[in-house]
Amino acid sequence: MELSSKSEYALLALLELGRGFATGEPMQIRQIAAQQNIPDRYLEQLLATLRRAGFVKSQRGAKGGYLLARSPWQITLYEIISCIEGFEIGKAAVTAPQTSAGAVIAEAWETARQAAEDALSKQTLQDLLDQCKAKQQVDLMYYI
Amino acid sequence: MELSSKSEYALLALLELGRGFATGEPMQIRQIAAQQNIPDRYLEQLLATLRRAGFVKSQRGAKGGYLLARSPWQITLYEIISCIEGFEIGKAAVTAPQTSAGAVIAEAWETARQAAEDALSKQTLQDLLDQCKAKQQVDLMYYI
DNA sequence: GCAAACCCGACTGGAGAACCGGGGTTATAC
DNA sequence: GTATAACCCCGGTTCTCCAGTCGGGTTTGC
Repeated sequence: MELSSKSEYALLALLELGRGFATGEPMQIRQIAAQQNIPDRYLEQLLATLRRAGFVKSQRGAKGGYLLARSPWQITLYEIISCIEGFEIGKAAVTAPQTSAGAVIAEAWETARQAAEDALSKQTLQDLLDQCKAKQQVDLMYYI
Repeated sequence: MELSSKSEYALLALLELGRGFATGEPMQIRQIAAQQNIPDRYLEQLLATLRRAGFVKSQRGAKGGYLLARSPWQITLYEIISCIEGFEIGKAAVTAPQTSAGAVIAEAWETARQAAEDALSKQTLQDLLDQCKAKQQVDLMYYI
C-alpha cells in the first residue's frame, strides 16, 4: 500500500507543470527534475508515458519542453496514477474465481479498491496546487 | 492494486478454517490446500506467519493441524492482509517529504489508503463466511 | 550548422513473490 | 517403543517488476 516512486515523481512533475500552466511557456525536464530532485533520465520516461496518455504536450527542439495538455482541474489523481501504474481499470476479467470463496474474497477486495479509487478521483491536480500554496503560506508565517 | 496470491491464499485458508470452526477439530495443511488448490508447501509458510501473529493455533503430531485462535467475527480482513503483507500501519514516518509538494501528495495518498483500510476493517471473516454460504445457496438453486 | 531540447530502446542491479526441498521435532496409534 | 502423521525451520530457485542508467537519434530555434 505504498505509493511508488514512479507515481510520486509523475505527480510532482505534473504539479510543477501546473504551477507554470498560466504562463503557457514550456518547462524543461532538467528544470523539473532539479526543482523536485528527481533523476532526470528517469523522469524523461515518465513524461513520455504521460504524453502518450494525453496529460501533457511536448515541444521539441531548442527552447522546447513540456506543458499540461489539460487544465489542472480537469485531471484527477486517479487518472494520473492509474495511467502511470498501467492498470486497466476493468481488470478482474482475467482471474476466473474457481470457488465461491474465491469469488467472495475478490468481491471484498473490489470494494476496498473502489473506496481508494473514489478518494483519488475526488482530488484534482488543482486541489493539490491550492493545498500546496496554502502550505507554503503557513511555512512562511512560521519562518517570520 | 491487485490482491497478491499470498493474501488471497491466507484468506482462503482462514475461510476454510472458519467453516470448520464449530467442530473444534484441527484441519491439516494438505486438506486445506487440496480444497482450495493452493500449493501446500507455500501455504505452510503462510500459516506459520498467521500462527505467529495469533490468528491460528497449531496442534503438532499425528491428527494435528490448525484451528482458528479467535472467532470468525473477531477477525477483520484488514488485520489478515496487513499481517500477511507485513506493513506496519503507522508507516510514513520513514519518508521525510522534502518539498511542500511532496507533503501534499503524501497526504492525498494517505486519505486514499485510509479509505481502503476502512473498507477492509469493516468486513470480518464471519461476513465472508455468510456471503459464501449465501452464494452457494444461489448456485444450488440455479443448478436445480 | 550547432546546441538545446525531446525521443527511443536496451540494459542492469536489487527486491520481493511464489514456489520447492531437506531435515528436524512432536504427538498419536498400534 | 517404534512407525507414522503431522507441524516446524531454513535454505535455495525462478521470475517479474521497480528504479535507474546509458547510448544514440531526431527536431527545432538561433
